[in-house]
Amino acid sequence: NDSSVRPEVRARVEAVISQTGYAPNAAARSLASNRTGVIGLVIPSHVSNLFEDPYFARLIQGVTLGAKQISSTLTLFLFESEEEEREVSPRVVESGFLDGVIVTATRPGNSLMRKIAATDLPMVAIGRPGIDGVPYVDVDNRAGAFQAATFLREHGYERCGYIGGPLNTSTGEDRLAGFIDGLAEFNSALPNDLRALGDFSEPSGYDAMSELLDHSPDAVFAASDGMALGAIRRIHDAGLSVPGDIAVIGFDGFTQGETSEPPLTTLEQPVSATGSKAVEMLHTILGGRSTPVGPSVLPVRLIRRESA
Amino acid sequence: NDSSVRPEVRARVEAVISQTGYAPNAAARSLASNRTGVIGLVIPSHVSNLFEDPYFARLIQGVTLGAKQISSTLTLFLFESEEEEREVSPRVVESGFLDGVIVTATRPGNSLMRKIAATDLPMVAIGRPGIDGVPYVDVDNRAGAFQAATFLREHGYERCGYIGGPLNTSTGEDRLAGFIDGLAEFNSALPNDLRALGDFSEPSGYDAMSELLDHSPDAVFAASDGMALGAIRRIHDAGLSVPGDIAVIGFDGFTQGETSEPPLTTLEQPVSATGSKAVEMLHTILGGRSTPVGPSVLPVRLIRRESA
DNA sequence: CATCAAAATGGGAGCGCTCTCAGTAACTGG
DNA sequence: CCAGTTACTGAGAGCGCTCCCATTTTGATG
Repeated sequence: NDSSVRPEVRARVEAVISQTGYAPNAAARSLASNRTGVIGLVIPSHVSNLFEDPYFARLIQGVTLGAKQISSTLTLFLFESEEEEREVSPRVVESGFLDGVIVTATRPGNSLMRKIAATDLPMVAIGRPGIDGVPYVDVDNRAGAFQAATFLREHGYERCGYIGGPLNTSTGEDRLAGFIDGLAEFNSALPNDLRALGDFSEPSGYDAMSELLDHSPDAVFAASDGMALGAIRRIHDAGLSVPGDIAVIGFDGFTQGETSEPPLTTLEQPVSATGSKAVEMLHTILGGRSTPVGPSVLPVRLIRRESA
Repeated sequence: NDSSVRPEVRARVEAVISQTGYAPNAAARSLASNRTGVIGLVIPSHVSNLFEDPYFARLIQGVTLGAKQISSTLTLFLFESEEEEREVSPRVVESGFLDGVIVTATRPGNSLMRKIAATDLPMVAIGRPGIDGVPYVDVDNRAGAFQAATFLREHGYERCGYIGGPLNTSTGEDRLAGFIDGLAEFNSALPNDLRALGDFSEPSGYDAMSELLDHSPDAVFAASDGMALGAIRRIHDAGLSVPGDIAVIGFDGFTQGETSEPPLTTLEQPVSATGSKAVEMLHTILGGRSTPVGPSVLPVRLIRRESA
């Protein structure tokens, strides 16, 4: 260990280490030090069907990066059902196997998160947790959606539709709120019939667009790139063009949008940075220098391509 | 622990457990039992840029599923560079932190894998490892590619091109070999100018298709759905139609291919099952019932849609 | 009821570290 | 050259389990 020893002693020790291939035993070390160097990333069941979304890949990359910087390892908890959540969580949470945990993509007030928050396992949420005292990282969904609305109105689109995510997610809530606020700046509202909900996936965007199509929007803001792409497909299937007949803006900034037809105008969110930031916050908490850790909100950026 | 105790004693113990909320300490348990209940999933650096590919999401889901069944937890090692591989691996491998490890997407003979194989950490590879004695799970890339060739030839395509993955991957090798074999059945060969390489990603498929276009193929088999989609985009950009002018077959069976324009004919591989199977094999090895674990090759299925 | 085998139970001895503490060596200034 | 510091060093007590073994209890049998 890094206690103070004379250089020559240190050299001798290190020589033996490399000769014998000694590596400290992780279990013994944790037992004695009460630290495991392991952080958990929890992905709750209600999004497991969306796990193929590039969002999670990027998030994992970000978390991995962050974990590496604090020389921790990452363990993944991917739940397929609420039952699994109930089963696994106590076993893991109480076992002292984790130094801390990052919970993502939660519905505000989610029961799993609430349960973890009730223990003394350090936790950071990704997205507004809707529970007091739980530190979190989020992207500025509201400002992004606001920007989308502003962009559309400034470019003369009059009938702006909205394809949102589930309203019991903070992302769904905030993007809707921001979009409504943005329209309000231009003294316009979001009529109910220009508003449809999906689950962030491509097919759900396609379906949502079908609903909107009956009410002839001239622009649509989708709360995810996937849904935006689905909407575009639906618009094309209706024999209309993008952006000629209907403009489309997405939200995410994923690479698919670069090569789609037409390339997607979208709000780029720093997903990987979100993950790293969450680890960083967790690390601060673990450090325990009693500085209360507040929420951290990362900015979002409009990328203008051709779909709007 | 599950030693034999009288039912009444067990009941009394369990009552105390639930009253006090006792949960065994993972570190102490591992220290004493020499088992951690943790398995690692290693994703080497040379594919980290492809991590957004749905392949990895599905693989992780499969591994998670398998891990759950043997009540283990999954830790993820996602390397961004070979340097990281060198740095992290000894620390983790030797520390006894893992019961075993699954290494994926390897180049045959990959140094990281070779290093792990040299230790006594139980390991299972995903994809042919090219190292003797390392058990592995793979999908039948060869048979799949063979099928693609057969399908194309049987439907009258004469000039079949190939867009492959990197040749230093087992997947790249096997799909090429299978395709050549398939063509050979029809007494035709794969000319060099109808053969281009990508890295499995969409843009690389686009670029590869640019090369092939000069040599007027009437069909193309791409070794991934991503590259197939890229190829289709390139073909469209050239003002040609799919499958009218050029037929395209992919390999993967991902959902993007269902909603692409045109829907993609492809070879579906059981990715999630591959992951579960790998865990299962690892479990058998850990069980130590000296039954040598051989490789396991999972079947692939042609899904006929409209692109060919 | 005595005898024996089988089932149930309790009591340590580690597992391989970290952390504290006492003790010793080295260094400083007067 | 000596006291007063400060830097090093070694020893030992846990951390909270599992696993083995000795002992006690129970049940079956003659």
